[in-house]
Amino acid sequence: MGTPLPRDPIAEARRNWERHGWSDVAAPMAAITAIMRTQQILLARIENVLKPFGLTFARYELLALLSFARSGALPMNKASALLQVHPTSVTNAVDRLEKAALVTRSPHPTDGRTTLIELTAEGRTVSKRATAALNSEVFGQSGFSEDDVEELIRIFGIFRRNAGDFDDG
Amino acid sequence: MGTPLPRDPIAEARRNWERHGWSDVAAPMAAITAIMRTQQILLARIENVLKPFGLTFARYELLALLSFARSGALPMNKASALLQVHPTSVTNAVDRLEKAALVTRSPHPTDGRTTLIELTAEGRTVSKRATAALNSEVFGQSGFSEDDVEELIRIFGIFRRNAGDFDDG
DNA sequence: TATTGTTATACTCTATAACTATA
DNA sequence: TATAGTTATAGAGTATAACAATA
Repeated sequence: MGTPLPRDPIAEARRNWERHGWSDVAAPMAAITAIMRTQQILLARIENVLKPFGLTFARYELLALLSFARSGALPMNKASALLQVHPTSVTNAVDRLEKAALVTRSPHPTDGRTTLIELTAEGRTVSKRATAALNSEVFGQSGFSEDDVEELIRIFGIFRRNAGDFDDG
Repeated sequence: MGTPLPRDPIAEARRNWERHGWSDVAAPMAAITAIMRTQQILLARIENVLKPFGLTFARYELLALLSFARSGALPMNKASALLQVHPTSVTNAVDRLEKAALVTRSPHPTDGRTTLIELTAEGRTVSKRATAALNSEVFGQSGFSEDDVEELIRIFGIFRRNAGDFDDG
């Protein structure tokens, strides 16, 4: 968004916090602000790569999830739980993916309440291509060193478990 | 969003990537996915704390930025640059903050093109209270160890500089 | 009675393009 | 001609509540 700033704005915010009597929380404030900004940068890169495929990140995640299911199909509520998003978000994403003919809805064989989402052939192809693009253009040049990548996985693994995302250790 | 999963879904995604021939980028993929998820959790906590103040995170950030300006006022484009958001996003945020009587717009004394955003007395009060609430309820219990906080600041500092956010080192 | 999913509605933030006014 | 800001418009994700169908 425009030209680089002469100073790191988050480092400055940290100094502001310290200067105003919030020294005890200035560091975590800076860390959390940095997470927000980093996420924004990464999301922009990801969406940029996905745009040619007609996908957003939310829809890509659903597609990728389906592509790893043995049968290529998942119940709506399973997808909602695994992606950790609201059921209405899944409904929304499936609506759009279905319009794009990348997934189809089908009734569950035994439970009449649940709807299965299934990858179409084209959906599987698009998923593979989008994954290849993301891997080479984003994940393959993340800008994090190998050691730092493992640090991030460790730190956020602890955080997410403490936040109640999952149970195992 | 529902009950904890029995397994870490990001660790599982990493294994899926490795199993499908993407071993070389499985780790950064997992790290980036963890960043996305962590940001989501933190943003939800922040918005939850800010809701009683009638603020969103975007509006809070603008308020906090103004509260640290010596004069309590900033040009729109300066705010846009420092917050690293689109000018229309600033217009939008200022519109709402102005309706809430937390900021006012005033003409720049010498440059007729630019608009100054200024904190009202109430805006300053709300900013202080919201900051206190965030500090005690979010930043003060971030769930990251002190060492990990410094690690995050370091890692994301490098990342953001490489991404072109700022110039200094 | 509880669960699954959809619909309607509403509210974010974000971005592009077109436009006005000023430098 | 370039910059600052607004407006209109559009699209995204997310969430709550009400509802239908099924278990």
